[in-house]
Amino acid sequence: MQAGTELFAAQGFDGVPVEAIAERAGVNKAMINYHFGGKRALYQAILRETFEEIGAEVKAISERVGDARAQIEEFIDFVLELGTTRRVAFPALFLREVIAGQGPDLEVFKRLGMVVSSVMEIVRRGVQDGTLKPVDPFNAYFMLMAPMSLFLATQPVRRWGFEKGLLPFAPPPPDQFARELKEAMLRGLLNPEGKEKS
Amino acid sequence: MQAGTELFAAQGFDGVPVEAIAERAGVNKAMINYHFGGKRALYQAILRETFEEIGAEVKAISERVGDARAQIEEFIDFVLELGTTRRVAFPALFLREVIAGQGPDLEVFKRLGMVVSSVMEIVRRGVQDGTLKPVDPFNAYFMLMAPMSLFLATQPVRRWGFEKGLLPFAPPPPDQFARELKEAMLRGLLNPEGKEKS
DNA sequence: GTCTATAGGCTGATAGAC
DNA sequence: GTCTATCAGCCTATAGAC
Repeated sequence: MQAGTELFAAQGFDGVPVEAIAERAGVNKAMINYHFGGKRALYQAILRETFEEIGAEVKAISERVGDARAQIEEFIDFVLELGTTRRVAFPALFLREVIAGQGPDLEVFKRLGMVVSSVMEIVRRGVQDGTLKPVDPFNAYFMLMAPMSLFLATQPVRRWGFEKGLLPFAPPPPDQFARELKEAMLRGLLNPEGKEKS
Repeated sequence: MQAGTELFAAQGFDGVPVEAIAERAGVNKAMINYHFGGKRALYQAILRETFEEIGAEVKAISERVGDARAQIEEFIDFVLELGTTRRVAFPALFLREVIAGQGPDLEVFKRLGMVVSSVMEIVRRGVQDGTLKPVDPFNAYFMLMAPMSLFLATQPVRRWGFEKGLLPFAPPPPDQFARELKEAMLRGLLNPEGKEKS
C-alpha cells in the first residue's frame, strides 16, 4: 500500500502499471490481485484508509476547545505536518480525486465530506460568535485547504524545476508558506479585536 | 483540440483514449495522428496554446497602470472569467500539470513561469511601494492562484455530489467565491490605509 | 502465500485505399 | 485529407505450479 500510495500520488491511477507498484514493494504483481482484488480495489483501499484517518483527525480538531482562530491555526498546522512527514502523498491524492471529472468512489466522497464539514463547522461557529467576519463557511474552507494542499502537492515540480535551473528562486519551505498563509488568512477572516459578539 | 482539451482536463492524459477524442470531434482517430503526430503531441499542443495565451494576458495585467490592489483584483477576475467561460478546462489542465510527479514539457513549464513571475512581480512592487505587507511574492502568488484554480476545477465534482444528494448545500457560485477571496486576501495582504511608503 | 506463464482486452500508431 | 483495417505493445487479471 505504501508503494501504491506514492506512485498513485505522483502519476495518477491511470499512469501507474500494477507491475510498477509490485516492483517497488518488492513483490510480484500477482500478489496485488491476490491481496486486494485488483488495481482499482487497491486504489480504493488506499484512498479510504487515507481519508478515513484524516477525516477523523480534522473532526477532532473541530471539536477541541478553543476559538475559531486557534482551530484554524491547528488545521493548517495539521495539514502541513501531514503533507511534509506523516502522509506526504495525501495532498496529491486528494487533489487528483476532487479534480476528477466523474465522481469518486462513494465511500471516499463521504470521508472527504467529513473533512469539509468539520472545517465548515469551525468557520460557522466562528462567524456566529463574532470571532470571524461573515464569510461563507465553504468558501473559507476552500481558502484554507486549497493553498496548503496545492503547495504541498507541487513541491516535486518546484524541486524538479530548480534542479533544471528553470526556477529563478529556491523552492520556498512549506513551514514558511503555512505561516504566511495563517497570517494572511487570519487577517482576512478575523473580526478586529473588541468587536466580538457584535 | 477543443475535444481533447475537455477530455484531458476531465480525465487526465492517461485516462483518455485517442478514440474518445476523435469521436467527440466527429472525426476518425487516424486524423489525430495525421494532424498532430500522436497523442502526446496533441496534448503538448493543447497545453502550449493554452498557457501561451494565459501567460501573455497575465503579463499584460502586471504591466497595466494601477497599484497592487487593482492588479490583484484584475488577476482574480481574469482567472474567474477564464475558468467559467473562455477556457473552462484551464484550471484542471493547470492543476494536473503542476501536480505531475515528473516535470512537464519544458515549453509548457516556461509558459507557466510567465504566469508565476508576472503575479510575483505585481506583489514585489506592491511590497516595495508599501501597498502590501512584506509577504513573500511566491507565497502570495500561491494564495491567489491555488484557491481560484482549485475551486474552478472542482466544480464538476460538487455538481455531481449535489445531484447525488451527497452535498448538503448547493454548490456555491464562482463569482461569489472570487469576491470573498478578493476581500479576504486583500485584507490579509494590504497595508492599512495611510501606511504607504512606510 | 508467492511465484511464473499466459490469456485476453485495450490502445496507440500506421499502412493503404479512396 | 479522410477513412478502414490491422498490427504490435502494454497492461490487467488469472491459472496453476510450488
